[in-house]
Amino acid sequence: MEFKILHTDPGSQARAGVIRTDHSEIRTPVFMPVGTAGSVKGIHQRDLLNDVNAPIILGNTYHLFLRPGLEIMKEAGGLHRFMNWDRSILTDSGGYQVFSLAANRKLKPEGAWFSSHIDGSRHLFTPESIVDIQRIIGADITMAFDECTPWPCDLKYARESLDLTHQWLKRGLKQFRETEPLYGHNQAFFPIVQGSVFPELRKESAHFVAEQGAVGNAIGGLSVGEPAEEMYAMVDVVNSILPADRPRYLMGVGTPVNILEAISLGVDMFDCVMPTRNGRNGMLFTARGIINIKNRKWINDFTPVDPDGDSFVDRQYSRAYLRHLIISGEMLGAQIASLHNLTFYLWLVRQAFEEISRGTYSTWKSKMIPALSTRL
RNA sequence: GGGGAGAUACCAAAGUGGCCAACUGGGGCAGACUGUAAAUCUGCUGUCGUACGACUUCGGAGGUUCGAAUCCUUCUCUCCCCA
Repeated sequence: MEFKILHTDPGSQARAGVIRTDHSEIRTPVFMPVGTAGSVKGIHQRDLLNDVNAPIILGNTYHLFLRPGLEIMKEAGGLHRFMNWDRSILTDSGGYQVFSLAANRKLKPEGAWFSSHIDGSRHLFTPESIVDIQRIIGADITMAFDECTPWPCDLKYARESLDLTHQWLKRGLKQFRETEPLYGHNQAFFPIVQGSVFPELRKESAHFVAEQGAVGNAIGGLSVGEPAEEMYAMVDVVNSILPADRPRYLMGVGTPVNILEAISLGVDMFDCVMPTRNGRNGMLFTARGIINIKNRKWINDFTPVDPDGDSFVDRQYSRAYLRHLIISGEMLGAQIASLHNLTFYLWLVRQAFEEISRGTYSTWKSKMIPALSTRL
């Protein structure tokens, strides 16, 4: 994996760059659609390629490990071939499941014991096994196994959790260096900064992570319920320490506004379930604001879903029709909303790339933010 | 013509003397959702009021009772079975 910064914004820490993996060229800032179980929910690969035009998507180690399992993944020749996706893939390590499935796991120094949410079976994930699994999945970018701390979280818990995450990082990195890719393309390994909302812990973690010399670095444990201002403050602290010549990935973020703010703070990569999940639940993100398509006021609005949108569904269907589909539980509604939202998110980061390249990012951002948060 | 069952809020459907402004679904209205156990979850849904509460409700009318959606009388309507 290579990363090159092409432009920096004079008014902020924003950068426009390009990541090259063996599968694709990824202009940054980038938004990576989440495809947890080997599928970006509701979006087939052709639309992902054409309308969304995503250069990279996510998969999830925990979910793919449980189903279809490693034997099938190996037999398929890795996730790219399994799902017929020729562009890049990043796999999350399962660190988020340490947080979201907290009731089903037990943390130990050696790793995390999990009860499968599918059949209750017990599994031990270690920093080493998570590397091995991601070798089998074959993602272009693999992630360290961490603990995503909950919020709120007291200092003592955050301190101990951070130490665990750092120990796991060293072990994961060692395993990564001692193993090889299985399918002929290169793989990268990103460490993850933790430290909850404590600036001192975040600084310490950022230094620790920076010392590992990875080709890219991630910031985790944010957007778990804390106020946005605290998240920005943490990102700012961390980015002042993480190497500027490596991509920075803010995990799990976020709203369109969160993304533009974090780009200003020097973040290059994002992922979030919001465009797909909220889309399925009737929320549409547009350049003019947020639409809750389930609201009665759209019942007879026969204008296009999003007249400014890049996706074919934006002009193909009316708001009234989309509302009808979502209200009726028709799966086409979820598909249209997801495709619209993802296309919008990718448009947003591509536009950010253009504005940074032109040196106009900050003015563009201040113009966009009020519009993006408007409730239509 | 004879026999039987039933009428409860937008719909369906509990409730058979006080804990009932009335269970529960659905529908409707609104909200939530941030490295996906989510095509999920939450709230409200007689009227007025922020709320305490007040007022009007369980087919119609009348009655019994301290008290009725619940018991009695009667009327209206619906459904089923036999002719």
